[in-house]
Amino acid sequence: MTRFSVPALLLLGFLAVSCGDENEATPTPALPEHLTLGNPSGAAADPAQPTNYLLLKSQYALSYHRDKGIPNWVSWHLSPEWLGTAARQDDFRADATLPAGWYQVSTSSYTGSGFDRGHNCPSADRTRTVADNSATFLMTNMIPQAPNNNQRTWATLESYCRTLVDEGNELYILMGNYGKGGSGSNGYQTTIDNGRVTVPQRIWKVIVVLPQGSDDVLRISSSTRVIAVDTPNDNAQLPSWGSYRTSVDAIEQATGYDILSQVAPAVQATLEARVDNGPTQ
DNA sequence: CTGTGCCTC
DNA sequence: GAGGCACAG
Repeated sequence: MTRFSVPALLLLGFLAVSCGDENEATPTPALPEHLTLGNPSGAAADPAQPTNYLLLKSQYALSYHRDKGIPNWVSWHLSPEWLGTAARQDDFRADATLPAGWYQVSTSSYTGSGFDRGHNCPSADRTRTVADNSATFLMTNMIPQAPNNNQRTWATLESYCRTLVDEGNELYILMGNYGKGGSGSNGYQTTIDNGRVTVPQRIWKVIVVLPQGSDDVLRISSSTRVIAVDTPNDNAQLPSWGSYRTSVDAIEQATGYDILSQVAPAVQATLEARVDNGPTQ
């Protein structure tokens, strides 16, 4: 499975803006906060890897696919510290931090397409400061998402995540997509913006639920709740998110990624084979 | 940037 | 009704 080198890890550690300082004596370099579970595709901040380009922001981390115009996956930590009172900024805009010469998807790239500018890291997960909320509106955090999938199925799952935080948990969340072609409000399309933005076929999420304060990934055990969901990018009236639960193994098989790679192998095997059957609200 | 609409809870 | 997701002009 994909792994990244120790020098790369060190580099990532130094680049991480919001990464809390650990003990300097820690033998293994700490991953950035939002990559605590690992780097599923071995993304690197190297313009020579345009289809798996690592973008580290203080609010979230992602692997960007230049030729699809969307992220492969986005990863972030959701804890009470990230939740505050900042208003939704709604300032959708191009991400100017992409390497020079790359096409920058803009808010108008989606206009009239029949697909929502669907957040990966949700606006409502980043309300600590105005800057944090605004960062979620960068177009590198968006995928063309069928409105009913985004505003119903997905919104409900996102809301449930924040409920889990309100109940005393903190979460590590990974959201991604695969395949090509979905049905928005204008019907089936494989791309929008003159082919510069790919419409994904499936949208998935993996959520690791930990009691607050146990943010050491080593404390993930075989009894840790892991919620894995895989939904079609379809505008039909979908059932609630609970009926789309699947295993991490199934998502790995569909994507080729190595998810939860920072978790101890034996624990990883147990957690990844399980399908969550816990509460859904 | 403002106004509007739909959905879930 | 409040909060969350958007859209159009």
